[in-house]
Amino acid sequence: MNSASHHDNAVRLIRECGASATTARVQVLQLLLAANTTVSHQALMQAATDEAQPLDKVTLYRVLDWLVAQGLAHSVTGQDRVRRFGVAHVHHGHAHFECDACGRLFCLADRPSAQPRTPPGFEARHIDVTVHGRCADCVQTSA
Amino acid sequence: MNSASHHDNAVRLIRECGASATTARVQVLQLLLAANTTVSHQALMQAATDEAQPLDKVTLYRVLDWLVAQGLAHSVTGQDRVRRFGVAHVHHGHAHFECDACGRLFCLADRPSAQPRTPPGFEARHIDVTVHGRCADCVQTSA
DNA sequence: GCTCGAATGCAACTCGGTTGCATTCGAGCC
DNA sequence: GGCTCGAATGCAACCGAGTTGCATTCGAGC
Repeated sequence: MNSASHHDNAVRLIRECGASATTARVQVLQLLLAANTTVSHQALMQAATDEAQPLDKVTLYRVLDWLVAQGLAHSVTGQDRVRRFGVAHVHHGHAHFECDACGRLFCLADRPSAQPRTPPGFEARHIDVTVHGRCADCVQTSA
Repeated sequence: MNSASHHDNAVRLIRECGASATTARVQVLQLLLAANTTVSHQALMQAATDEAQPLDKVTLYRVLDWLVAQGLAHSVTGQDRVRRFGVAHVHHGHAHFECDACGRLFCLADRPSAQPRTPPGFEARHIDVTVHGRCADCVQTSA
């Protein structure tokens, strides 16, 4: 998918929420759509700057929060205490892979199996499966 | 188990690592042994202050890092970006329960089932299963 | 009791993230 | 096309978790 159709897609998705498609929202969602892994706040700032459309960090945080609230994006907090964001279209009930070397998060196709038993009185909402290890890039660079 | 035996236990565990059982290390490990869930850095500081043995926050961080390095403790980063610590004796390969309301982390007895497939080139080290929801305390207070 | 390396305490700092507030934008209206 | 008003944005100052550097203190072996 090319950049132009990411743009159109982004505008459409935002419009479908009944909100105005501001430049910042479109830009951020476009970047998320173009990424195939989850992206950190910092990386998004850098990407926006590289495109000669720098974003204020506060605006970025607010846009991301808004996207998450609309269900268009999801956020995951890695072991490095950094939140990473991705598009949400396939986010329900699948597993993640977190690279311990670079911190990136990938989505795995497999659905987790039955959830473990919880103690009495506990209310389970959803289950989160994360495989830790090293991603292909980091395995290769260290070899 | 009472407080005195937690103390002896802590001293013994530290000695077994071939390190000197300093007051700070014993105190922190004792607090971890006494806790039945994972404990945040802040909570440990508070607990130390309550015992009239206040700890410097840097010392606490260093002791915790040391305990983790020795394999006596483990740390988990919650969605609130706060690391929580617990004793490590039963930490291998089991699932966790994270309360979305109070942020506390509990250990579940069940072992996770088979791990999902990883993409080619990826190197899986271990799998981390976390059930999200609300703990018994939070379910009760909201009811 | 003495010595020396390890542990501790303090201060200053980094970094991800948030809050308050003034300014700008954009969509609906005339 | 211009006008209005609430929502979105940008800036600055702030917060809290965690880290670093360095001087001081502790504690275990002698």
